[in-house]
Amino acid sequence: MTEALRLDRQVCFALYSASRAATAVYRPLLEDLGLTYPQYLVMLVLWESEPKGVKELGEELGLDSGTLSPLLKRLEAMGFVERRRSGEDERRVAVHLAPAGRALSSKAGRIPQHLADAAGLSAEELEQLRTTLERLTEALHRSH
Amino acid sequence: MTEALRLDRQVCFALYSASRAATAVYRPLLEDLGLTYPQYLVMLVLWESEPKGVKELGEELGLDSGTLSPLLKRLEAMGFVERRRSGEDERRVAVHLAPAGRALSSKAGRIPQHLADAAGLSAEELEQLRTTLERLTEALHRSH
DNA sequence: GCCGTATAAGTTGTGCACAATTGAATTGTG
DNA sequence: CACAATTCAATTGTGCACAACTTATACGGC
Repeated sequence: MTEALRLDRQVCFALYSASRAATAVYRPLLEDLGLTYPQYLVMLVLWESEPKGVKELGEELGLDSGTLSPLLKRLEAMGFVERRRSGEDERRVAVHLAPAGRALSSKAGRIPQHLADAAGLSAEELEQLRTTLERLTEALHRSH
Repeated sequence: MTEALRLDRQVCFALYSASRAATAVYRPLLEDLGLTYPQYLVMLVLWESEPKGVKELGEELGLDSGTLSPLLKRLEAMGFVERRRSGEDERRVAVHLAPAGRALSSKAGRIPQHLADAAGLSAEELEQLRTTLERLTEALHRSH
């Protein structure tokens, strides 16, 4: 077969594998909080600043309402967020932190360090990896 | 909030975003072949060497039978592979390339180059990214 | 003020991921 | 040989991703 198609040479597969391996490391930690990884991402955004509309959440995470609407419904059912129709624009839904959701933030503090420890890379390598990935993501988005 | 939790600093999110951006670039190309990205990965493995058992496919891709069984059933329904119960060990299912699946390989040849072009990184940077990601994946798997 | 267009969120349907379980076939050990 | 433990694939159930569509609200031009 064509050399280009060899699986072990593909950056794409390396990304896919690394991403799944990283969420697999997070999974048991997040299970303690009662969150999945995408739910955790939403909470991260809200811990930085809230309330946020579904659209703004989607822009920051690269997810659409098809993914976010049911996810937010689950977060609300678990008591971590509240969704309120905006008064001034009835189309918008503002996602607020509920008290239990706010409280979760302190329990989550140690999670990123855990990945850094498990990564087997130096802090500089991790930092360089992150910036390279961000440049890559940017370029891939621009390409279509 | 804790600085460590800032979304924009997290390698994990960078991985997750980059992986989804990469498959998004592949998606329209693979659509021409009638494949999804995970289906394409299975075909890549089979183009290298076939037949393969479900278990071997799973080990190479890091997927379990819960993911692969229905995926292979769809590949078979599309005429790209054939699944045959092994005679000598009735538990095993050998996945063979069907003629249409073999033929697909030539149409797939240009796909990896397309990602490389869209990546906005030099060949050396891509190569270094790939090896860093592989080391990372290895370390993450070892960590639990 | 009306109406076409745009926008926000939700819904539906398909296909992964992954945990947990099941069922059938094989292997190891007494 | 018997039978417990193991292995392999499939199944079930949950939760993303993402495309396509729907519904409701807002806005802009006339």
